[in-house]
Amino acid sequence: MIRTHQAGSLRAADAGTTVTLAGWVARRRDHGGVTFVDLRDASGVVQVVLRESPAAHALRNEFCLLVTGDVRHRPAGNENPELPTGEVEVVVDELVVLSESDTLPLPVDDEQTAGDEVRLRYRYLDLRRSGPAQALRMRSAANRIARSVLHRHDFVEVETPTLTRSTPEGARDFLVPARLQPGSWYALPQSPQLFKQLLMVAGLERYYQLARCYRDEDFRADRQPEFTQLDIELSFVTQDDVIALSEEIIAALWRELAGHQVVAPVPRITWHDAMGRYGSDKPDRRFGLELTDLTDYLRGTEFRVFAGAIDAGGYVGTVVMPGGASQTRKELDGWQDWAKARGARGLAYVVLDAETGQARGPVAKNLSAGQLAGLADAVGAKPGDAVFFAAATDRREAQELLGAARVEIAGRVGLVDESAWAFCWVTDAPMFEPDGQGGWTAVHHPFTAPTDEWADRFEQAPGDALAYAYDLVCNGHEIGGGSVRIHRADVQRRVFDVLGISAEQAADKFGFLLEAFRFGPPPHGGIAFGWDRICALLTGADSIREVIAFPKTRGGLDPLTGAPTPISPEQRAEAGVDTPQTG
RNA sequence: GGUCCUGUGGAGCAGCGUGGAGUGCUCGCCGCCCUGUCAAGGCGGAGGUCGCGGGUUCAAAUCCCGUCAGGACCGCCA
Repeated sequence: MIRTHQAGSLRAADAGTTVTLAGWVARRRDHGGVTFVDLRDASGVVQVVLRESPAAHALRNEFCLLVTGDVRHRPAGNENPELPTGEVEVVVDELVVLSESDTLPLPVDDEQTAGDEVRLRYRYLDLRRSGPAQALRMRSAANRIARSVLHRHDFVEVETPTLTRSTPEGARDFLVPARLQPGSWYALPQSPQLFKQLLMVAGLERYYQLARCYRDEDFRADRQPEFTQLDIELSFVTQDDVIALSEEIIAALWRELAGHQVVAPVPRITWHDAMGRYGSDKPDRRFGLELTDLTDYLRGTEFRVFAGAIDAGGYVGTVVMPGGASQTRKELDGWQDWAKARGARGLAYVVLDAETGQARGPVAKNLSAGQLAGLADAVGAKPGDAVFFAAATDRREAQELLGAARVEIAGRVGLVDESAWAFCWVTDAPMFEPDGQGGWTAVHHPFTAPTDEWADRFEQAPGDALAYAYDLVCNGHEIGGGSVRIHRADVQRRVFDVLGISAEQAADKFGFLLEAFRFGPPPHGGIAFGWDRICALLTGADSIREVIAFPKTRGGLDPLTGAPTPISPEQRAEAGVDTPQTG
């Protein structure tokens, strides 16, 4: 090393020693005869003092320096309690400018921040700031903690291919042309799902991987085209074994990185309860505000919007907005626009007068006196509250609208405790959901095992059948999901039948997995954690971009490298992109 | 694919509603001064295709249309 110490490590006890430091000019304060430079390296910042030094005046922000000098106590009264190194300073004897810096395109400054595009374009400068740098270090620590838990349990870390064939996740694949097989293409894996199941057949028993996954879909704040899962699979286990291991990992992460004790066991709620109480399969349980099912209460109503839904076997429910009666007409109308932006027809409401508790609003006059009289008690509302209604033939559609309203209300009313960590498992998810064309599609993936109660009869009522599938939810974010897998050929065959997948199609798409399952496959199950989101939660970041070293923009571009780029005609020909499909 | 927000010297913003000279703020940059600062300070200075294209108008950063880029949400994504 060309230095002897780390800048941020110097303390009063180091006074009197001669040190050599290397780092960047974070800030300079030039007083003419004396110049102070805050020298920053990865460990932090220390003040260095240059006296009567012509070279000092030429220093600029982010010059890279090598300095040698004596550590000494700062003069009495000049200590800086804001800095860990604030008791000392380094009086420079020798200054070497290792490299200079152009005028910076963005401020390398913890106090100021730039726009996303500039930050990503110059990500290497953005990462010199303590916040972004800290996020990457936190992620590294998270990786280490998870690995240490898993290795304690004898897990084997295995790398699986990234050039592979399409996996059954259902998203669009990223494709890579195969030069040696013109006209054929690799797919980048959407997850290592099939490989980890093959590793169970291989007898590894306990596998994990911090796996890069690729899905060619539109972005969100919590979505990137390439993202990372902590992928885990175990043989000879039940759902409870996977959950217990997961809780051990999560508890270790939150204990070490957030100073938070995750109370085990983490509460479990069934998928149907989650939908009924929270209108979401990833409920934010930092606040209450549960939904009320009013389908039976309102049965026989004359109000056609509700009666239509109820008579068709649908659902009418409510969510209460505490204090919502004080909203202006404009604000209440705003909820209609909010609902319409979500694809709903609207969001009916009743406000309860703050003084009298009397129900008012457009819907109120459509309900009977008796229904209005008991409404507040039925939904748990008080005078001064607003009650929002959603009605639909499709129960889930109405529940999801109310669930979204619930989250929106909590935000507006200030019910969310930002310092809370509310974990829960959502279990017993449905195996299938309608595919919109009269058939069924797998809610999880087609290898998810039915629960014991449904194992013999899931095809009799596919819409009601439940699976050994479980999602781990934290503060309304799904941070992990997994399932027990099917290991019996006959069960797998019956699932494919429900999904309308013929033997030929199955053989074509994942025949290699089915073939493997002919050779004594062990019962197995696993889970995959959304590693980017978990790291974002642990660092308090709003977007997973903050915990990815070189993220892409919403348009899938990397402003730093300029990727993706056009290819030359030569590359095009060589890659065989235009070779027609043969065979 | 849809809805919405944003785009103004190197960075972050204001200006736009109600059109009237590229107007303003903070930081940075350049020069000079300055020996105890720590977001140092003082004086002076440079730096602009108001994202791009078109339209309306005597006149457009400002109004209209289109387009590009960034972001949030819906669809989509197990």
